[in-house]
Amino acid sequence: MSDRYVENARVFKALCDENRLMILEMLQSGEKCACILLEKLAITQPTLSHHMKILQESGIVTPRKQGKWTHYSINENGSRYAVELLKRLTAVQEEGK
Amino acid sequence: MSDRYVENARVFKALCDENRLMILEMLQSGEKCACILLEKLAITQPTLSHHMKILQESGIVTPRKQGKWTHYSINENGSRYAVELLKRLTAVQEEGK
DNA sequence: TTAACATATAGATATTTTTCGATATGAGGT
DNA sequence: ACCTCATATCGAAAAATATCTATATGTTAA
Repeated sequence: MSDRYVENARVFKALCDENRLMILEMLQSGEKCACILLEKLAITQPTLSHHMKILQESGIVTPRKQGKWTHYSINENGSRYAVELLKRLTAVQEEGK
Repeated sequence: MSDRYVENARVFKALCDENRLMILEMLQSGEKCACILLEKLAITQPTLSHHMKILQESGIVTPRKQGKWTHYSINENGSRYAVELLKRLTAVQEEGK
């Protein structure tokens, strides 16, 4: 299995969990502290930490540490990359010339 | 867990497996028979059948039955929907007005 | 330095997903 | 009707992922 497929799948794996979609939705209104996200989700703190790591590794979310807190936000470059990747993967090639 | 998240996750789940990404790539050059896809992947026929079902259920791929064969192609509406969904999920809301 | 708090990591378990072999279904051809 | 071939479904096993509890790490404040 080529690394390229693994790399590309990583982006979509970040998006294929319901809790992570909820997190993304919360971040649409702007940067949020982990503690705020935790309040609104029916998961424990270590589970949130796990999800945030996956979102970061996909490039779609960026953390900002400030003292004890970590604030997360949607990374616009990472998001753009994901959209372009999806467009590219689903683009049907032109016939003929 | 709201159904909306389950529905949205379904689209990305279709894209988060390396074999399915390879299949999608093969379909970019046009409709392909299952038998052709099977030749190029290191999986068995039942496994391919499973992956094709997931791709169909996501709306990204459409089957066309012709006699004994099933030909698969990228569904442009389904793909457009997936791209728009991803854009929407990662869109950061405007501040202020 | 100690206490309190926010987040991360470790290790175990539960759940989901992928995969396979066996078999069913359905479409032609003889 | 029977046989062959392409695909789908079933049921079990393997692999990957999500989740938890317990604990570690790192930060701030007393």
